[in-house]
Amino acid sequence: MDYQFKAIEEKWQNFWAQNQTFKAETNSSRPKYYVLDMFPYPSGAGLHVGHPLGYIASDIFSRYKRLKGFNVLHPMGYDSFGLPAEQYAIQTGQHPAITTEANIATYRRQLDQIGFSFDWSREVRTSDAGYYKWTQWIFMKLFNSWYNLETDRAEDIVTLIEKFQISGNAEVKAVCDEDIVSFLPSDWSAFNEEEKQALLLKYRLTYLKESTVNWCAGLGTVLANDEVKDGFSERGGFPVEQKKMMQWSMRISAYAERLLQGLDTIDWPEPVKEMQRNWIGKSVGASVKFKIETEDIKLATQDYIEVFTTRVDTIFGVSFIVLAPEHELVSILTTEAQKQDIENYIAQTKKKSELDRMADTKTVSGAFTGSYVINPVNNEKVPIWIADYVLAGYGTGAVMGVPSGDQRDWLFATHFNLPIIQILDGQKNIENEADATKEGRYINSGFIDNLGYKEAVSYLNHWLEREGVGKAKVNYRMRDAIFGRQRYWGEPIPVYFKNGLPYLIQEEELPLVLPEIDKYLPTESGEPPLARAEDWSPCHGETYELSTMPGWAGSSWYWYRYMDSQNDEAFASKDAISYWKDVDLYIGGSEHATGHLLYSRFWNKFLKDLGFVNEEEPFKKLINQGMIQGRSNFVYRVVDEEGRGTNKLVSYGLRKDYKTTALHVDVNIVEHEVLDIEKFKAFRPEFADAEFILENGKYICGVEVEKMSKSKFNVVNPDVLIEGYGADTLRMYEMFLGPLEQSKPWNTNGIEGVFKFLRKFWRLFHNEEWVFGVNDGEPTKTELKALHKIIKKVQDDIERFSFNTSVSSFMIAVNELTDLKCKNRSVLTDLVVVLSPYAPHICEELWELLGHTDLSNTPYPTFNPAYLEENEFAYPVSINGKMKMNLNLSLSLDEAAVKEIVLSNEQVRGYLEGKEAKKIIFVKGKIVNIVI
RNA sequence: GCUCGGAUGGUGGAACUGGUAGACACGCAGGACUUAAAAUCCUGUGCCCUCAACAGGCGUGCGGGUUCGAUUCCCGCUCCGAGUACCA
Repeated sequence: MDYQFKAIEEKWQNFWAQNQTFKAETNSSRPKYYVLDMFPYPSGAGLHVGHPLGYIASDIFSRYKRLKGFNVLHPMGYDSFGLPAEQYAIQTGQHPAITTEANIATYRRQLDQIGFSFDWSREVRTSDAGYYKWTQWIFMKLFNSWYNLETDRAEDIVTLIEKFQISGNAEVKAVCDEDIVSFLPSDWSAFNEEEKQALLLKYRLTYLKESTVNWCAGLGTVLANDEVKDGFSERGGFPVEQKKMMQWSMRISAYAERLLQGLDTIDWPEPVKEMQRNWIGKSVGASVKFKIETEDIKLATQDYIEVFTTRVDTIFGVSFIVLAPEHELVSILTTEAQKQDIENYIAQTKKKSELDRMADTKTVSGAFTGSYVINPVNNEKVPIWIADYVLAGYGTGAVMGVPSGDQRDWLFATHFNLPIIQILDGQKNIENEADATKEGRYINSGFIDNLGYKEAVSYLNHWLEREGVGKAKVNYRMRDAIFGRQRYWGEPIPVYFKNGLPYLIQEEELPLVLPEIDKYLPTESGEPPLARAEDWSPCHGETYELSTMPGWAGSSWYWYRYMDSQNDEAFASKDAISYWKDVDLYIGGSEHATGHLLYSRFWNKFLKDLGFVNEEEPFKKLINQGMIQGRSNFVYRVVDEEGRGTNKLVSYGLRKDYKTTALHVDVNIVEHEVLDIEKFKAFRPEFADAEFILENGKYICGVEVEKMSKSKFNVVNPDVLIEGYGADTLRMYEMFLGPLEQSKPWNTNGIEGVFKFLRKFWRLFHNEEWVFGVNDGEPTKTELKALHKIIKKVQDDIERFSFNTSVSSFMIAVNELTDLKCKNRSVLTDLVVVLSPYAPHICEELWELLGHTDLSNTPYPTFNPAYLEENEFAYPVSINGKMKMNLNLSLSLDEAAVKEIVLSNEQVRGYLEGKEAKKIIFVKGKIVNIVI
């Protein structure tokens, strides 16, 4: 029979499902290998052709590893909490669980028909109570933990309480809130329960804090920094503003250094590591306290301004101090005379949106408070200004202005006529711009005069510390992550409030199930949707936390759940965790670089600190598959003088002769840029009797690369391709498109080539009448050579994730064997195994026809280099590096022999034109190059 | 602005450690089969000169360098894409 892909694919998909072929057993004697895909959010649109790209690659890899004798864990699930289902619920009133369930069914159908080797028995869904029970459980562990800087790990909160009881908090080195007041052990025991709880909250790894958040009114919720892009929400594109709110936060900053260091131990793409490094934003410098001059100002909390600087060596060049307009000391520091100025400036800043403030980096602005500080190193009086180029959220919200060494400070000083003090003899041209050099010796710099950069920094750090006015300090840009959303469709936070303080519910009460509500909107009083739930209260009239967890909660640990997804005693058994350990290969999009991948590393490190898991890093190797962009097609509608559309459409090549507007046309009715006019008329009935101006009898469409989306009519659905060509063709074609990690526009042109290849492969096993038949007997040398070439090539390619090149090589192998009229059983049997990770259905069918079973666990053929050995090689002979001719020579010849043969060769002599060869380069098996 | 990618025929791409640039596929052109079309098969296909062949010249974004030899290494630049953005 001809290649009947539809019947074959259905048959083997059913077979795999019934036999649970890909069910992974924990504790096998075979070595483990864990291949993970970033699990999808099941959107209503279903999969388009870009989504499976990474899944296909990981599936090929998994199937290959299985053939290579590994016990492979390759699971799939759904990140099923999320905004779209809830937005849909708001519009239609349909419960998001129902929408989600329906969407998952679509995803599952689409995934199944591509023939993935997922172990579906381990499927997880983050919105299942059986799953989010453990998300909530991890939250409780975080609540009950603090970060001990002495042991450099998270510990149970009881060890902190012990320290408080023994020695108060003076000796405690912890990552905690900044507004900690020190207390003695006696104070601690005197505190009442609520005072104790309020204090502990400042140390917990998840904590409530009044903080400035990204409030998105359009979505009715706060967003994490990584969910905001250029001042707009990543989902939906609504404007985002800064707002103060009481919010749950995760103390990820405690792990900043470990998150940074860990990057050096994992095999990830450099850009992703770089993004994480930037996000963490480590800077090494010093904090310095500048004492405030307190003549006519009453100071409430402190008498100094603390700044952070990475150039403490420039401290003698300070000619002003700048505070962020939001800095808490601004109102106190402002003198009566300057009050109007400062208030105007703050009002003006507030009017500017975050976006304007970021966009406008050229204009210098600021205002003088009227107050001064004393520079600790030289007792100079320095004016205090405010300016919006200083950010409240970074460092201390205050900087020291050194105009000679920092361009922004230079601009500020020039604009406001403040002194510019040279501090290094190496600084040049500081009348015109700042010079940030570290070269040379210090001048005008008191006790560090004549020192070099390194000595100066170390001297100053010691000096500041000794004087009690500063110290060396490392600062991180990364802020703690906001962990609450004022939305319905997420994990309830397992917390209730008593007298305004948060308490955990009992572990036995988990999961805290999402209650039913009547509408998915905030209440009239502006409370989150959960406030609508009736009778939803733990006891005695207390109320549960009403916000839910953010989208990244469920995905920050899901790879552990796959290890033991049915366990209801633990998120995964000790046994399963110590067997599967970590993810060996993780494939997904780079858009998760600073969100999911950072949070996951954070939770993983936390779980390790508490002894629940074993590895410091969860994902050993990461690969980013490139984005598949859409490739839009256009028709060109002729417009009249007034710009109105006419009923004429002109082909791409002729459009210059007319005034036209481009209209998107469904890419599914265009083939090789030629429009199917009949289908077009059905697609756009208003053009049913339009006039088509053709070129060479065809209507040619224009092309542009854009995002793949419904509105651009450029979505290609894998279902359509599977219908026409089958899953094996789709799998191979997606790989054939180009390197996995490269972004590229989808283009269905060319899929025929892969389909033809599979037919040709099928034909190798069949005669002219499509009757299956192979020959027994010894394979020939050339057959073995073709076979072993592909055995080696595919194994090399897969190990370095170069899937596109293997597809070409398969084509070459099949072309060669076809030319050889190879029907040899042993050669073809091995070939089936080698191809099976890429095209599993057709290979299973042929495997069965060859009389075998259990292809998925057959050993990968062993490569034998002996079959590739050549005794002759067609040496390229070049003259001065330019290739002229090939010369067939035995590979056993040594350099001297080859030179002699080459020089005496008639044709070579012709090229030499009688000239003397100055030098002959000979690389065995590679090249002969004659220099004249 | 800074950081990281990338640029090879009409198209997707290959060339893995400096050694025959353009594999493989699409498209296109021509041919076979057919009443015809589809399917299939065969041949050609980087550009220029040439009727064609032979031979030759040019050719991996641009300019230079290292080397017997550079798509590959180094320096400078252009363009495209991604990330980030007053981070003190």
